Amino acid sequence: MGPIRSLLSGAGLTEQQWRVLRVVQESGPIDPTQIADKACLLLPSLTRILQKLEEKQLISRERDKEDRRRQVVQIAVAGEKVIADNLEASLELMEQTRLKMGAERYEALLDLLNELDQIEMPE
Amino acid sequence: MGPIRSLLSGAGLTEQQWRVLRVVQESGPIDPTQIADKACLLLPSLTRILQKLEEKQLISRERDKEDRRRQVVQIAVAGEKVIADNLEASLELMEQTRLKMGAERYEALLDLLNELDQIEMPE
DNA sequence: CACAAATGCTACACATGTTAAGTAATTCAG
DNA sequence: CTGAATTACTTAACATGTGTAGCATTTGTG
Repeated sequence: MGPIRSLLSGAGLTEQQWRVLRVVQESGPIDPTQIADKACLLLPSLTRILQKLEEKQLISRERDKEDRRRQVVQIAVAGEKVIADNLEASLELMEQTRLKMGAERYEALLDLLNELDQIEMPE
Repeated sequence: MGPIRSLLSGAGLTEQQWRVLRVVQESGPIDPTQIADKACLLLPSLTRILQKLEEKQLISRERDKEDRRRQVVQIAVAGEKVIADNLEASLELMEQTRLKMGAERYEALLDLLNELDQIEMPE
């Protein structure tokens, strides 16, 4: 992730802010609990990240009208722009890593990491 | 590392404090720069960790007499005891993970992670 | 020897993981 | 319907990673 962090720091974003922003953009209106699940974050961390993203006006939040404990998070115009400006370069960096390692070994690494994750956390 | 964190939290230590303590114990008198290298930590992080370990009296520090910019870090008696009390259980947990994954896949994972590390950081 | 550059650490600021509490809103049992 | 769980988040506290500065000590060079 090092190179990607460098890329994003130019946009004033951190790695996790970027991940959350992408999740929100890809999924459309979504609540924090689901974001945390998709981005593999705990709610306390997500709370702070959403606050930062809202300050930067990259996302908008409002209460759910059906269940006022919930929020609905949406990407804002500025957020769409940030993604448009960085997504391509970000994917390119990942692809480069994949090629440098060799596609097969890259996939094997991902598989083994998933397996490790399963083992450590049976539930 | 989850299970190991649980084990160590019982001893009032964090994962990195434990790693640093083990490096100091294994290497004998050593300076912070070498510790950071062996434990894969940056010096600012290590500075704080050494401060905590010194507060807990698990290590001792003194200036190097030849080069007063340097320090010499040594494990203290209480530190030896902490290691004696936890090393076996810690190694056991790692071995269990290795067996659960299968020794071959476990080694393969370590190899691939090293390879990834080499690629991302040519220097 | 004097001074600039390098070295070894430390101090700070900011972001996050993690655990434990706390709050508001909803659900459910009696 | 009312009080006890539960749910969805937020806050707080502590430890660490990371980048940037700063300080003291050494080294290298003229």
